[in-house]
Amino acid sequence: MEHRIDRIKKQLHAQSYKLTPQREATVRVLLEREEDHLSAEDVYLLVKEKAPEIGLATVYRTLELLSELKIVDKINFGDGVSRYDLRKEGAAHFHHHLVCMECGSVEEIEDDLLEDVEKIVQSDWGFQVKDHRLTFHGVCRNCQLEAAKKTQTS
Amino acid sequence: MEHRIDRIKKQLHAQSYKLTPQREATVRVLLEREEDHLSAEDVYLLVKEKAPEIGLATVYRTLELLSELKIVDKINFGDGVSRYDLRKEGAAHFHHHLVCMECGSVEEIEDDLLEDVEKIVQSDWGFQVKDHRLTFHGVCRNCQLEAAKKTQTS
DNA sequence: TATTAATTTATAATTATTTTAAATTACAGA
DNA sequence: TCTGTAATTTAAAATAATTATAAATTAATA
Repeated sequence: MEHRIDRIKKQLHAQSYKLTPQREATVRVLLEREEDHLSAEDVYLLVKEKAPEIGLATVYRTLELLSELKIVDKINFGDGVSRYDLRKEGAAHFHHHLVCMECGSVEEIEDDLLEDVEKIVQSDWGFQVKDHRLTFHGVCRNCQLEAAKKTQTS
Repeated sequence: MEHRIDRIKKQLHAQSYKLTPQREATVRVLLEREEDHLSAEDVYLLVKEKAPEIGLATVYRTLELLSELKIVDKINFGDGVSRYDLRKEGAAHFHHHLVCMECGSVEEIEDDLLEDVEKIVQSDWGFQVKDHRLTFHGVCRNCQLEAAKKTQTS
């Protein structure tokens, strides 16, 4: 954890940004909740526990900055809210998501899966791919089991 | 065109929704600008040319409704605006997008491309895929050519 | 430790979208 | 063709998400 904070500190300094306590607290929240997909508001509420004086606007600015530095990825699952997702260290590409239409859960897929597709896009469309966003909407394992149970009992 | 309007009318009636002039005007705009990725505001301005009395809220409601009926797909490219994209007739899945980070242009890909990936997601993650959203961010052919020109002259 | 550019705060403004209640209207059925 | 009714629109206000502003503060270099 401290190691990653340190690296982020260096990334900030490299572009003459400062690591303020507010920014550090925000990064810590993101590291602690790496599995989640927090909205700015979510992050704000969690950061407040560490740094009660922080303002929501600061959280927004920090998340925007971390986004520029490719430390977090901003994503939107179709509700009107942006969510912020920490990029895995050393990951070249953004990971994928499985959004359950029944229960709303979000699962992450680290595997690339798109290598072949990107090659086709490059060669057939002449489009130079820099990043991607891939989200599957469907029914997660749990909800499938639930549905199966209901069918049996009824 | 009239044929598609008729089909949409039937889809509405099947769920006891009405085809009001406002809805028809909205659908016509979407059909005429099928290649584009219009925001609600964009649609509103275009619909106003056909039906000047229409309100923005009505456009939002209509787009929401068409979304539910799977006539349009709602998508978000990362600016804070939802965009509405007419589903091709008979298309099982939502098409993909190539968003140019230089000029902001958006190109569409009709080809499925994800069949294999979806099979893997189903078998390895037990996730039942119903739909997807795939967007590539990168540099379009034009902007690559522009960049190449600049390198030559300088 | 002094300087200065970067940052935060607090507040207000903006933008996107949704809600509400009253007035209107599409359309199934007489 | 007319009518009743549920669905819809309008107009306006409310809400939610995000961004901008100016004054006060502060991190980090020299």
